[in-house]
Amino acid sequence: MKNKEIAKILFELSELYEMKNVPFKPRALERASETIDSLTEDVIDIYKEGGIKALENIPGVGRGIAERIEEYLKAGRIKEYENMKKKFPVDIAGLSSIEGVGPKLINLLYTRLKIRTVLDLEKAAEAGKLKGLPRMGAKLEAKILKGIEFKHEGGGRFALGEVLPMAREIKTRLLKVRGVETVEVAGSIRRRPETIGDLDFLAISEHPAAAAEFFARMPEVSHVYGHGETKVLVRLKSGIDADLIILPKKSFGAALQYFTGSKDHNVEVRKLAIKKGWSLNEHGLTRGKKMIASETEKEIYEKLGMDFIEPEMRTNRGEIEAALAHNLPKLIGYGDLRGDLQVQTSWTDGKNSIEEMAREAEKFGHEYIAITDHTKFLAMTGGSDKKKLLRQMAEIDKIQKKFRKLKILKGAEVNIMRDGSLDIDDETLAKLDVVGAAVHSLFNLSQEEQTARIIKAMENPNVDILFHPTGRVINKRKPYEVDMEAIIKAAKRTGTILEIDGHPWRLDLKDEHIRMAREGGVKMVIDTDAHSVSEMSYLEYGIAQARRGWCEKKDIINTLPLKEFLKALK
DNA sequence: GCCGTTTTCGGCCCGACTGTTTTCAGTCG
Repeated sequence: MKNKEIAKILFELSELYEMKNVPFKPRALERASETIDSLTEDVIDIYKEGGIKALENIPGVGRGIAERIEEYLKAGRIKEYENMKKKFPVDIAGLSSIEGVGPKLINLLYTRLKIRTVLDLEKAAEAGKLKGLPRMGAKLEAKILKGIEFKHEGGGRFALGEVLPMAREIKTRLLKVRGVETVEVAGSIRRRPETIGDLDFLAISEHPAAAAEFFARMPEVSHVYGHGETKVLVRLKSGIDADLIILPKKSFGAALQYFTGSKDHNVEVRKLAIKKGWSLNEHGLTRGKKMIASETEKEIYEKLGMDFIEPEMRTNRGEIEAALAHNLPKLIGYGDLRGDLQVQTSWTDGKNSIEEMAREAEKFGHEYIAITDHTKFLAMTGGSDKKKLLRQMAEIDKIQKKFRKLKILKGAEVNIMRDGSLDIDDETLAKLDVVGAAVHSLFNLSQEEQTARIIKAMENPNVDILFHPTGRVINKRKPYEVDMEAIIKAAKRTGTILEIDGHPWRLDLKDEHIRMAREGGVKMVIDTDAHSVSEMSYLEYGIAQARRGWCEKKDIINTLPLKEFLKALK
């Protein structure tokens, strides 16, 4: 799949033209880059099937960009890009991923200080060299250092959504190798945390050597650290490390338990074994030389007096006590949702039309989908004003006629202004089925002011849902200062639903806040924040997040049938 | 460079914030 490579080149081209103050062209390139990045179909296949004409059918791709893509697919490079990079050999994508660093600054940094990489930039900032540049002061220098630090804090960790599809793909291929009976992706990924450090594959096989050989020679491997009979350690080209461990069937459960963790959880479980005079390790639960349980995780937990603990709960935050007392919550299931409630379309910054999003929702078996495009404050997305919203409502009525089962709900993602008012009037909001409100500006207000502003919006009788309540973007932007306890109380008092945004870069609310909300008797929804059909699969990450927050089906109102769901809103 | 219910050329990219300045450039959503 070349999509990501092409998207990156188009993005860098866009930045290069931006540096030269070329008008309009950068935005066109950027837009094409985003579209190709989010495409589900492989650009190679599109080109093979329909040639350059088919490429031009991709939204945002016209003659010019289609020709560039063709050149890349045929020759493996784009001349224009190569030439520009020769004159400007800089890691543009890396540098611009730092908050506060854009094309103009990248240009300045290279021309004045020969800075090419994030590392160069870090050194220069630490040495205080940036301050001397035009329009640069101590504060900006500090901001850049903080931006780099925050990027590092991710510490080479990958977002769950980046890694899980790849892990599943490798699993599928491993399962086809001769002798392989079972494969599980263990390690932290099985607990579905927000970010992943590395991957652990466990396999049962009659021919361990064949599986090991296959794993070490996968095309995505960039380096083999170690390659033994039953254990292979590699680094993948994407930068993540991956292990394969091949086991006999009889100890698979014990290994799965051991490698799933978390460490804290396992320490507590092992203590329980020790208390009984037993011992637990990756090979099994034993009393002296006698094996008590090892083939399945369930047996191991049962022998220790516990109910089975779902992987998402294994963090040693009360789940062991609850399992011993047999009162673990019955977690919401991955198939329990009946609708998606935050979806953007081509009416604003989404990539697909209302009808396309609705068709995709149908494929997922949803009963309803809410169209929640941005409103006017977000001018760059083409956010709707009252008139545009009314037009969209009429359009939804028209499109609805094409769907028999799926209900398309009229909604919006309205902006919370500084004073807590909204950027769409109440009379118009009252006409919508679902109103989500969200903060998109003034991220650094004091906690007091930020919280007050949000609560004011929640008090609006038309606001059904508070979208992405903390505003964080994983590895990129910290949450804004907000008193979550106060928000939860306000949600309870005003009947406002809190969102669990399943977008892999947001996952907002966080697990601990979800637990707080649940304990506070506040209802939540899980949705995708999808900006394209391919992103509608993100529901899974939202559900994982809810499960890590101990949610049951009853805590999440979009598990309800349409009528009851609507009743649960304000 | 893209696009078309203002349609094949002429619009598109707005508004707010920050940090630097003394009127504004750069970045972000």
